[in-house]
Order: sequence, then C-alpha cells, then structure tokens
Amino acid sequence: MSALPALSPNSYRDAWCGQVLGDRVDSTVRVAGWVHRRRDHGGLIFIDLRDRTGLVQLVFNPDVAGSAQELGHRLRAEDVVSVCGEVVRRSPETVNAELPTGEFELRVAEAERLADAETPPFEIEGYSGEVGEEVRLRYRYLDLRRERMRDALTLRHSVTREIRAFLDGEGFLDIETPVLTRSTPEGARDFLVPSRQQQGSFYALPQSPQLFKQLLMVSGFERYYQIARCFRDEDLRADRQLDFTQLDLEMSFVGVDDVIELNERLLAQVLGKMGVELALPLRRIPYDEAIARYGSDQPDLRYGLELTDLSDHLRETGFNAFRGVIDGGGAVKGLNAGGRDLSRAELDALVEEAKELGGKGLVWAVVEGKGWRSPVAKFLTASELAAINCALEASDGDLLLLAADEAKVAAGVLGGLRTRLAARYDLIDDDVNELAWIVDWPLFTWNAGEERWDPLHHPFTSPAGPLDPDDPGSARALAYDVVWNGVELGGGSIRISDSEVQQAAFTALGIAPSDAQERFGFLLEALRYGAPPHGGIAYGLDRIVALLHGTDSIRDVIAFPKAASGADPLTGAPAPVDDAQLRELGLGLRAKRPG
RNA sequence: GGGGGCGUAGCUCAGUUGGUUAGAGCGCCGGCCUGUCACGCCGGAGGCCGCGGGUUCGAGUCCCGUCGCUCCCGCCA
Repeated sequence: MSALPALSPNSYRDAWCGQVLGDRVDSTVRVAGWVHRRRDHGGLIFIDLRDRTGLVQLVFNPDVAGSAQELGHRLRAEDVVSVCGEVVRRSPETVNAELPTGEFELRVAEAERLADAETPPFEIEGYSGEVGEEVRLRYRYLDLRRERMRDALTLRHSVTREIRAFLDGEGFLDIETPVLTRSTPEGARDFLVPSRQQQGSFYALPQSPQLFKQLLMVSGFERYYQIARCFRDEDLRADRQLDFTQLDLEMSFVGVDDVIELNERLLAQVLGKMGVELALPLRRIPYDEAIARYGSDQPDLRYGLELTDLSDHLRETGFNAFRGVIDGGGAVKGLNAGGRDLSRAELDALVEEAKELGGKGLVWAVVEGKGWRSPVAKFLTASELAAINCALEASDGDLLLLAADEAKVAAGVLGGLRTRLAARYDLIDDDVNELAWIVDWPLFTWNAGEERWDPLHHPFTSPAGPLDPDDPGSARALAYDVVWNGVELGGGSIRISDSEVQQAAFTALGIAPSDAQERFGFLLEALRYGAPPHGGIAYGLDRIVALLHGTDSIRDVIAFPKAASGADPLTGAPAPVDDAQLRELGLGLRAKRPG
C-alpha cells in the first residue's frame, strides 16, 4: 500500500519493527513497540515485538543480553519496550516464512520497559473466535492494535490521500463548511445544539454540506470538495452511523455527463490504486429499468435472477388474486430462482420473508414438466402456465416466485428476495466488481402517509425539463447515483440554479412561499445574484472503505464508532449533564434522567 | 415503533429429558525448560449462568417480565 516512511532516530528507536530486514544485518538497531507474544524457554526467550509496521522477533540470550535477560523474563503481553541489539540472519531451519521479517531477528543487548500493561480484556490477536463487538468498542484502543483494524485505518488514509491527489490535480479546492448551522427540517432528523447566547434557539449539525457548497458555486470557486463529517439522528445499521463521512464535491458550468465523466475518472484512479480495476465508461441504467429488472434502485449486477413482468400473460386470467391486481393497475412480477429443491417449510418461510419486505404475499411454484407444483396451480390454465414458464425461461425443477401488487411494490418484494437468495445460495462471485450509474430518476415521490410529494433526492435537484404543476409525478431529475455491487456509493445531481425554478420546486413540494423564504430564503436570494449552472455528488466514504476492506460494517473502518444503540461504549456518550449546564442554556428536562 | 438471534469464567463457546460439586479451549498466576514462533510440560486461581419474579422436592435448563448486545423492517431528502 504505502511504503514505510523513513524514521528519524531518537533515543527510543531508529528503525520500525518491519524494517528489520536484510540491509540491517550485522548492524545495531534500536526498536520500540509492544510485546505481542512471549515464548520463554527458561534460558532463551523469544519475544515478538509489534509496532505499526508489523512484528520482529527479539531473542534474549543469557550469553548476550546481560542484565536485560532478567527483564525479558518479566515482560508480559502488551508491555511497551525499547530494545537495542544486533540484527542477525536466522539459520535456515529457524526462518519463519509467515513473517515479512522472518529471516531475521534482533539479538537483544539492552532493553528498557517503558510501560507495563494490565492483562488486556481480550487477546490482541486471539485464535478462539471473533471477540464480541461490545467489548471491542469498550476497549477500542486495544481493538485498534489488531492488524485487521490497523489495515482498515491505513486503507482509509490511503483512499482519502488518493482522493485529495486526484481532485487537487483537477483544480478542486478543499473548503470547510460549518458544523454548527441551521436546521432545515427536511429528510432526516437533525441533531440540535442549544444556543447559549440566544436561549430557545438551536443550531443543527449538518446532514450534508449541500447548501454551503451551492453557495460556494455562487461565490465562483467553481470546483469545491470536502471530506466532511455529516450527522443524521436516525436509527443505526451496519452501514449507518449517527455521524459519518462524506466525500462531497461540487462543480460549476457542468451538466450530468460532465459530472459523471470526472467522477468515473476519480473512481477509476482511487479504486485502481486499491487494486480494483474499472472499465470506463461505466454502465448507465435508467431508474425505471433498475426497478423493473432488479426491483431495486441500487441493484447488485454480479448475478442474474432478474425480474420479469408477467402481467401481459395474465390479463384474462380467472385467478382473482392476479386478475384483481392487474385490473387495478398493478402488476404480476416473476423471478426464476433456479433449481432449489426446498421443503414446504422453507417455501412457507419465503412467503413470510416476502411479507417482511412489504408484500401482501408470495406465490411459489416448482416447475414439473409443463405444469407446476404450487398452491395456485389449479387456478391457472395450461396456456397461462406455459406462457409464464416461457417468459421466465423455466425448466424442470426450477423454483418460480411471483408477486402481485402495485408494480413498484411487487418489484421491491422480488428484488429483496433476489438479494437474499443470491447470498443464501452463494451466487455471488466475490472477485467480480460491478459499478453502474443509476440515472433518469423521478424528481418526486408520492408520500401516501403524509399525502404529499417528497423529493426523491433533495429539493435542490434540477428537473430535466419544465415542471408540470398538475403532474409532479411525471417530472424527471438530473440526478445520478453510483452503485457498486448493490451498495449505493454516492449520489448527486445538477442543482437548480434559478431562483424562480427553485421556488416552483418548493411549491410542488407543498412548501408555502413564506415557509420557503423563512427556511431557504438565503439560498433563493443567492441564486438571484448570478448563479452558474452547477452540480455535484456526495459519496459515503465509510462505505467505500468498507467495501475495499471487505467488510459489511462501516464500524470496522471507523476508529471510534457508535454501537447500534447510538451509544459509545468507550466514552459512555450520550451522558446526562448537570443542572448548571442546562440552566446556562435556558433548558429544563422533561424526560427523567437515566439511572 | 415492530420482528429475528444472542446473553454461562477475562475472551470464544459447550452444557442432553429439569437431577451429584457448572465444563472445554485460549488467556491469567506459579514452577520447569537454550531455537521457539498459536512454543512445550506440570500445577493453580477464576462463575450473581444478564437482572427480577414464578412453577417445582430441585432451575443454567421451563414460564412471565425486564435490561443489554446484534441483524433486519420502519426511518435514513
């Protein structure tokens, strides 16, 4: 990854442990680090010494070590030591091929214990299974001593370094934006910070630097980026934290193709340096096609199991469960899961999963010759069965899954099952990487619960054409997401750069002009002072690093993450504050204090 | 807010149909050991079986409640 930096000698050490190699043989070096493992033979003592760069074997020999020998006996795991001695080449039969430094060792002549360590609550590199995450987070500073975590944070550093190098080369300026800003109650729940000077008023932590980067475009910086901490007060997941990191960038005088082109080169360079080669240009899949074929707006393209719309074959069917949905404007969608040979209980479990995914149910069928073994086989005619089998390219023994619902819901159910089946039946080739842009997004989505149109992206996304106030659902957005192996890496859009259009978008979203003025007036105003056409993108940096590191959890690539409860087991945050602090802020508590 | 899984030694786990004194591996402590590298050998300490209640002659095991961790749904413009 990155070469070892030169170490300028000081009184503790003059070499990294990982530098005890051939060019040091017969010379005296001083190294420092942690006692990784000790093998005390009574006379000879071997100690693996660890620093950030790896391990080196120290040999305490009574004939050489002198007074240091006694210390060698007393050293325990994770003690911190500085030792000095001669680097020697090991005899052939004692070489350790597992260690980069395994052909060499350090004959200790002097040793000093700089700190002794309590017995750690878990072994730093244990061999009896993965330590529970709660304990790891409680003692994160010890967890981070593990090679896997060191590699993760080193990788993260390398990724951000490559990002900065690329963007610097393209003329982007790294500009910081405020962390204490204004609440704009759209989208996620804000984290609020009470103002002491204006009691009763609150700052909000940014969910993203969106508005500030648009203002920077108005200011004429033209190319901005920031590796920015963002905050969203929502429930956590393996891939979601309360505070997380975005690579945020914005460009002026660009259209969709310009942003995509530059970002493809960014991704190719950054991922390429990390060993993931991309073939450019990336595929572009329209949103509607992604939903229709994969039942997801972030499809995993490493395997098939595509969805097929069967509605046309069933318009005249006598099976009411299908006919009713189709007559009502919905669709029947199908997926061929291949030959799976599931028990009745397993099939019933699939139906339950479909319900979890938001479906009313699921029809399963096992192809037997020209017919089906299925609870609904008797309701369908031979020609309907034949047409479905043909449409799904079914052969004997294949498991077919059908969902009937509003088209998007049916696709979502089968899309959810598609990803679960792929994982369950190991259909994913881990050596393959599939990146694609999802384009041509709807601008708005109907929020049935609140009876209003919501932005699918955010309210500053430029429509692809004039807005029809009577049919917001038909509007398309100049928006794009980039998806890697079924994970949304980032998303962006061309922004609205015209104050009138922005006002119209707020109106379509049901935000009254006075409201819009109150909350976003500064943006509307700025757009009237000569705003260039502009657009950009934001990436989930944690997710990118997690994918490169080969982990499902972004906690594994964040130094000090929160647990799933939102608490930090290390610091105990969040924690109560005392009354004096509250008084100073003009606050009182309605909730009872914990404990 | 809802659903699934888990909670037994410092760590990772086993614990049968409810039945003696709750076990293993690793780690820890002590002893021996001059070529090990997940060193080896001998010995030892270490338990509120998450917590509370119930059933029972008897509960780690069954029931109820509760707390914590984790995964998923909702939510995440």
